[in-house]
Amino acid sequence: MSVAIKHLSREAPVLIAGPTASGKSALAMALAARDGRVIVNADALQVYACWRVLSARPSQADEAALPHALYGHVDRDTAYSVGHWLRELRGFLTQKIVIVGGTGLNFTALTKGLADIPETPPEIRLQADALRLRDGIAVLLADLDAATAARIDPANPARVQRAWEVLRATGRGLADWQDNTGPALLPRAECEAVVIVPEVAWLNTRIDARFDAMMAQGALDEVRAALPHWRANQPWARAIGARELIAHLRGETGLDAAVQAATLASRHYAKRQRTWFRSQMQDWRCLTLP
RNA sequence: GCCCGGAUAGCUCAGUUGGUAGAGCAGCGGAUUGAAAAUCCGCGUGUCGGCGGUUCAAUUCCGUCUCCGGGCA
Repeated sequence: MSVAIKHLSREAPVLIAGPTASGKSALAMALAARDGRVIVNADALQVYACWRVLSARPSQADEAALPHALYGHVDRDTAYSVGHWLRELRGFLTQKIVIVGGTGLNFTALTKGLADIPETPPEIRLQADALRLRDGIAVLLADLDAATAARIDPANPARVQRAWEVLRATGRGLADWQDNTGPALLPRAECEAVVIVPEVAWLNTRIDARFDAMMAQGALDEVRAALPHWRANQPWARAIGARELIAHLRGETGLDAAVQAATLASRHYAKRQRTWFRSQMQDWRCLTLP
């Protein structure tokens, strides 16, 4: 791993992507220590204050040792998305930074651009939820402009609903917004970008070991603290392991079954990450592990 | 030792009134422009436990052996 950072610029921003449990944070720490960089989070779940253990956020000791940003700074009930992340990130681009995380969408938005769509009001979301639950996504799909309808996956409720919300909130189709996407905040050419590509069996072993470590560090207590606020469809509640451990705390499953379900979900997630990285980050440097 | 039930995909099983088989899960591949740790799409050749018999044809019927359950001794 230390060999890998030798070839990286000491000045330019560095991006580190990799699947869950691949050792991204350690690599970022090494680089930050070498160059005096701020470590900036690019992970969608590590922003939530309620999940330090469960989201594998850097420990308090790590955060004390080196400057970290955009970790654990979002409250459970605060709306947060790629757009918020990009706007927050902008403020750090004048410093020496290493941006690290597993959320492919964040990196793509950063290096390839993101349409400048205004936030959709919560009531539009509620309206869409109600409509979708009552009449199904076909009704939302039927409302869309032709260009957007032709572009999105009609079988994907999340995508259809998003498109519907954008049209409803802005009066413009999602396709139109996307066609007018501005320049990227940090194009690939202006940074060093590394994607960690671990051997699958090796990663699976690490995923299992890491969840055991999380349990030893009090993951169950963290989830227990979230139990009174639990709403399964909230973004913070999608942390892998949360749903599974909640089910155990409610007496619906045994602990072993919950742990197995959580590690399986992590492997599924890692697979999706691999697919994203393969297709969207072809011009990144690959770091093959072990 | 005897009796009964099982043996089919990595796992759990369905099925074939005889014409070489299919679900769920796992796994693999893909999509991805503000919920992304989300959401969605696609992919099933496997000595149908071994060996013999009957048959034009056996994974299916018959015999036998092996293994795994359960029961009786």
